[in-house]
Amino acid sequence: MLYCLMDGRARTSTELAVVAEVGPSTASAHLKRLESAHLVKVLAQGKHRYYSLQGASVARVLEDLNVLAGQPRSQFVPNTPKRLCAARTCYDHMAGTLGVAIHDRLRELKWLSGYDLTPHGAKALEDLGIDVEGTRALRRRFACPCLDWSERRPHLGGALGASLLNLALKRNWVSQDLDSRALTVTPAGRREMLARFGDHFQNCW
Amino acid sequence: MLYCLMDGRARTSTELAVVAEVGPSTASAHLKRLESAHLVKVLAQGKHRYYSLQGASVARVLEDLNVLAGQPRSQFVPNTPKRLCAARTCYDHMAGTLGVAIHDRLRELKWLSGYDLTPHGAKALEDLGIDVEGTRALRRRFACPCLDWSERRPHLGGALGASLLNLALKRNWVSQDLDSRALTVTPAGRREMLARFGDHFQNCW
DNA sequence: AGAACACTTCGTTTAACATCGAAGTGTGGA
DNA sequence: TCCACACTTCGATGTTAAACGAAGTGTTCT
Repeated sequence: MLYCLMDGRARTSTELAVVAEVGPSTASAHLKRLESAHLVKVLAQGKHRYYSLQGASVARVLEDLNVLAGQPRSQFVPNTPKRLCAARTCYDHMAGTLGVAIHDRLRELKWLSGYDLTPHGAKALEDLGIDVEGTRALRRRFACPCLDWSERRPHLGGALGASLLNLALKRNWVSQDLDSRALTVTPAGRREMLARFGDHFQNCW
Repeated sequence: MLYCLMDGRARTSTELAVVAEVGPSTASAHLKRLESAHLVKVLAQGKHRYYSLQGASVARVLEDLNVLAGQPRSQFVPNTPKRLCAARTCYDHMAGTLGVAIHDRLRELKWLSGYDLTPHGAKALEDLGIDVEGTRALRRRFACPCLDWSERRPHLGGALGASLLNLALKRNWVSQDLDSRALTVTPAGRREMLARFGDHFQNCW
């Protein structure tokens, strides 16, 4: 489990159970122990609990132990984190640098105030092709902050967040990876989002 | 056991059993495992087997683990090794830098050839106050090389080595520690040995 | 040759631990 | 309001491993 987390990505206990080839309850008990030993930290996020390594000192010990064991397969840290930190799905909406940037930009543009759309924002999103009234009619929270485990800041969740992801997928701004929660921003998506949301997005791809 | 060995000193399995508060057989089994995992190395020396850490990488992992455990009690390495490496007893004779220096100097002075005294050497030692004939009469090996675990080179063992230690103690050239095998070279010992054996001994105190 | 010593190996017991399934908690979505 | 889901806690079970004592090996001193 610990070596799996060496790539910097946070994982749920269920994912780590699969990795370790044990039952969910066994993984839970083990992770609890790792947490009390300050080897991992946990971030509660809705019904998911994301586990990640507790600091660089843990990673260094793991590296050193690996060397000691005669397994010089280093290059752990620079594994997959970059793509996942840049853009990924969180349930049914966008997270990562991209998700946080959208969240912040919507507020800067005064499209979003608190966690509801302004009349101006509603109009703008309708123009983009989002069925705002239909989204509002869904029996789920319309919009809410969702804490991002890589950015440590909120991105946009709820029904509106889901609609935005659907839009981005429909317009081919982003494409979903088959093997992970990573999102790839397409060239068209780069162009469109830069034009519509400004240059805050340079760091997202 | 491993943290005990962090001071750089080699220890026997019996000593490590006391440290770990387990029986000799338990310690032996454990050390065998540590050895097969390349965490410790062993140096057979007569009926003693000296265990020590296998290289600096092991020490580094132990240091890091210690930090991780929230025990910032570092300063392991610079604990006692200097005094013990300089001069100590090995069974009943002198070892360490001092022991090796004496061994080498006796050969340079042609007092010792192979592992027997030359007529010249026998006379010189008699003049120093050693009963060479009496030593030779003891039912034990007269002189032999004894591998030094800190110097990795032989020092002088056997009955002659024991007689030399007795002489050094009687003349108050060295004094024995009560709590370890360390030997302290006295000011008088420094003066006498420099005068008699030359300046090869500068590093011994 | 024999005794003392350091250490290891073997075989047995006992305690600990990992693991699992079932039940419980809390959150989100229909 | 109910269900689905992710996850945790609890209790029972089976396997593992640590520890010891007794016996064996090899070395040193008498």
